[in-house]
Amino acid sequence: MTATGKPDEGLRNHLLAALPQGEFARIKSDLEPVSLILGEVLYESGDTLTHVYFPTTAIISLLYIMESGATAEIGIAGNNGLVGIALFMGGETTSNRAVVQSGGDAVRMKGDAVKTAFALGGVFQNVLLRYTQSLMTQISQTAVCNRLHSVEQQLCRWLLINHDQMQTDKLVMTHDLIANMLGVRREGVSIAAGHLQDRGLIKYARGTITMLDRAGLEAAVCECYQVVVDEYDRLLGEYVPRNR
Amino acid sequence: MTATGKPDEGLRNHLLAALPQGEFARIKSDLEPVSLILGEVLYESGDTLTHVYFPTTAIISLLYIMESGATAEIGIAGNNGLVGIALFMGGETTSNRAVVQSGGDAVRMKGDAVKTAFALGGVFQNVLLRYTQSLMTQISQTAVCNRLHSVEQQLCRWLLINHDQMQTDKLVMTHDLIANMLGVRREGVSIAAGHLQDRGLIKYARGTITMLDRAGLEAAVCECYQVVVDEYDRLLGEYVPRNR
DNA sequence: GGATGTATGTACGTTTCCGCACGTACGAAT
DNA sequence: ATTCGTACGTGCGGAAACGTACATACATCC
Repeated sequence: MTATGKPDEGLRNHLLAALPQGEFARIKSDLEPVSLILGEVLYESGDTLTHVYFPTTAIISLLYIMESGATAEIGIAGNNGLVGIALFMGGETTSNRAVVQSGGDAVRMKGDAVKTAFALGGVFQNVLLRYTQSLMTQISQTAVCNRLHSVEQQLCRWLLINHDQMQTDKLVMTHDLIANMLGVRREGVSIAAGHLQDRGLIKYARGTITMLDRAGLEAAVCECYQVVVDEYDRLLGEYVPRNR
Repeated sequence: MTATGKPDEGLRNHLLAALPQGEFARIKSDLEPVSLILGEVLYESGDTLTHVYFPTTAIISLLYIMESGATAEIGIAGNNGLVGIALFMGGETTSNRAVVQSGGDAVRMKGDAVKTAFALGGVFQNVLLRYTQSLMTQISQTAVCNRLHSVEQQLCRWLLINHDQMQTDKLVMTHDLIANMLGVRREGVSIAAGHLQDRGLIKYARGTITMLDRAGLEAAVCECYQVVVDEYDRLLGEYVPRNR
């Protein structure tokens, strides 16, 4: 992670952009722009958190790691989210690993500053809590989707959720990594991705996946995707631009 | 639901009991004891919440309902929890169904009163937020467990989590209802329960399940159970009595 | 240009769970 | 006592995904 100098970089994060001028001005000096590189671990399960991260172009994945070493993604945060909920929820530490899934920029804010600003109430507190609730929906939906839907449907959901955070249609990601996120075998991802490619929805080659037909993906996905998007819009739509 | 007259009934809920005297005195008049009967729906997905419920002897299940009608439990709240997080998180409505899984008592608190007390900060806000975080762990673990573990392990987990909220070893619950909670077939539950019975861990007959060997169940369960218990204790252990 | 590492394709047997169907057995009500 | 509803047992075929193993193909580095 390296510091970047851009001022107001934070405004590219939808949650920060939602703050009234006065509130943003109050915390502005606490925001530190950083660049995050692919694969970087922001914090490990059990770590005491030092910062809350507001991604701007980066995408962060929240992974759960089993004792066996198996992993499963429970949530994802891009420019419409944040990472480090435990800081203002009171737990200080987390039981997840936060890993950079797509390199890019973010701004971060020291834990003490977050707690101070949170305690003032206002829109800042409101937005953080609403985002937390939307994350709970995302996690719940992951639980349900894991139980009831096929790998192919889940792959669609995962691709769409990621695409929503991306500025491009090209995703740098191997089948193996996706398998770790979804908690399935690499082969299962390859087969499912092959089907989607046969149908012309995506195209992929050696570590990059290109979205070709977003509408087609939306038609192939299970209900879980839309539920999460709608709930985010319901909770935060008055503050942030709606998802595509 | 019927009103019950007991004063201080609320103190039998661990979260309320955690409040300092002053804070409890402030909200005491807002607490309304109620009796909840098995199967009662406290709120449906999409409903605007009117109250937060603090169970004392009742157990509430948070169910997710798919478009297909399939259900899956994402969380459970007994005397160490509460139901109605969306009220203080800002969402007002929820995407779950809250249904009474084990009849008993609770106290409830009007939404406005909850919001007022929450806005004051203090231990009340802290406890509610920490509980929310522990619920997120519970939901995450459910997601992971759904993905990676067998029905039998999940049944063990479900039985232990419930047992922790119960005052007795006898659980009134059919295999069919458990199947709805776990999001699996009834037959799958019957077979798994049969195995546990063969091993002398439980005994069941026509709608009641008796825990015979709790230590044995703990030995048979996957890691997911203990993770949830430990995280609850870590987050709230300074406030409430530890789980057994 | 050859070697090496990584990404993806393919295949096979096995396990787990599903959907469906039907049988059995308990318990309460008439 | 019979009936009937509900709870649980069991069996069968099939789908999905798993574990494992190995083949192929691109990409980069000497």
